[in-house]
Amino acid sequence: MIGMEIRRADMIADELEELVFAGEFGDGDRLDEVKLAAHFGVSRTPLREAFQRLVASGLAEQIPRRGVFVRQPGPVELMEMFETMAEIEGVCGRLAAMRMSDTAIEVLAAANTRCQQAIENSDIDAYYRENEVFHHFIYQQSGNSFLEQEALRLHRRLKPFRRHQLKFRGRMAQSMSEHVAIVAALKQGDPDRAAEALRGHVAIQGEKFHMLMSSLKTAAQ
Amino acid sequence: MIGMEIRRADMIADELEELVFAGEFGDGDRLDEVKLAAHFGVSRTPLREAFQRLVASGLAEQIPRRGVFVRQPGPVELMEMFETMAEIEGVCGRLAAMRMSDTAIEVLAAANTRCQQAIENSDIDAYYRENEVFHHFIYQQSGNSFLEQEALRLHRRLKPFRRHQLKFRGRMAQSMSEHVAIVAALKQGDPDRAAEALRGHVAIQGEKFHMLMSSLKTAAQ
DNA sequence: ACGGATATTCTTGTATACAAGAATCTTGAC
DNA sequence: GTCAAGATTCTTGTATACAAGAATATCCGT
Repeated sequence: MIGMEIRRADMIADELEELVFAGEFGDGDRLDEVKLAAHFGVSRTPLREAFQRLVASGLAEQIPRRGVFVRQPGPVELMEMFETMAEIEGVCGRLAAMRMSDTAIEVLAAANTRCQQAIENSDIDAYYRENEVFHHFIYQQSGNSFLEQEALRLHRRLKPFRRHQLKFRGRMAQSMSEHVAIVAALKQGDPDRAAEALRGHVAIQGEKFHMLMSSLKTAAQ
Repeated sequence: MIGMEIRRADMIADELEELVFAGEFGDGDRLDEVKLAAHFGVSRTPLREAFQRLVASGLAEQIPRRGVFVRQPGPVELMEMFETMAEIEGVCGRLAAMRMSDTAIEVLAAANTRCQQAIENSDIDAYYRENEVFHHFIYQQSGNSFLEQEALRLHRRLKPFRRHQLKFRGRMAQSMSEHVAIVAALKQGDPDRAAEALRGHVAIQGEKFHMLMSSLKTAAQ
């Protein structure tokens, strides 16, 4: 690797992203340049460069001459993001079904087995880790690294919420059976079934909740 | 609208984006801070903030202590982007098929008619304009504004290449018949057919070329 | 003349200084 | 006591100054 991130601006951007993800800032909170500069022990300059990164990735909004304000997704946007993630995973699955090699399928099955073992050991952290490996591997096997990057970006963005949500419902077992169906569809090279399985796996609550929200939103306009 | 973009950094970022899109910079070209500062008549500070935006949107790459270098997509990445666009449009179509109202279908059909008229008048610019309206409207009718934004982002990114490519092949007529099929599928509320039609419409060359490239790439590793 | 160590210059990254718009506070009229 | 106009303070946006790593040129030994 070249130039291993000596820039303080980048480190600060990473840290700010983490803080926003972790919910340390509420929606609409202003990111105070001087306070944060003091907090990080730097001048305003690198902070302002870091802000641009947050703004560009949609984590904050910049209003000229006013400042930058964090933007936490509300329930509607969150659901839209989950639906988009589900659709993108479905796409990855569709493409992967057409492109995965037999050995790649083996690798995926192995990741799934480790996932299963984590559940049997009640090792939640391991489950999350292996589940992530499973999904990232499917993105990669779409054979489209641009799509892969987009999927990773959204996956990362949703990470905090996914964790929160899965913990609530004890649906790890169901999740595993869905994984099995996904692997089977990929093994058979059935694009539509793989897409459907992945979409359903990620969508979770699915259409009803969305349509409810969506109708509320349009009614409110 | 609030604070109508007084920031020079933002104007510069926009202008730099345009320049990169227009191909004024080649792949790997370094964005010289002092030269560009002189060119825009500002100091390095706003330029550096603008750079962050380019880097965040993937138009440039920053190497610490070296500078920022523009990244033009090569043929492989370009094809990956087109494939991703095709898949995302397919997703938009799938969702729109389930969610569009009858009046929305009318609006879409009207846009399509204007598209057709533009062709009959051999008005290329009007065709591009109306074609864009047509596609943007489908994104919107996905009922998922997060997805809509993502689609718009990618559509915008591909704009220069699409224009270039469509001009070459005189396939406007074929494109129109595809539009008709898309509208028909949406009218019938058939998600799979709508998705398929849109995917095919955008994909253009499709799988063979991709697989060729993809195999070349993996072989080269 | 060639190669490598050193010196010089150039460029980036950060800090500070300054300008101007926004927000807040003060004051005065009613 | 309330409201508005003006004054004051605060914050952002930009310019400049300075520090340090990278690139380039110079010089020396062989």
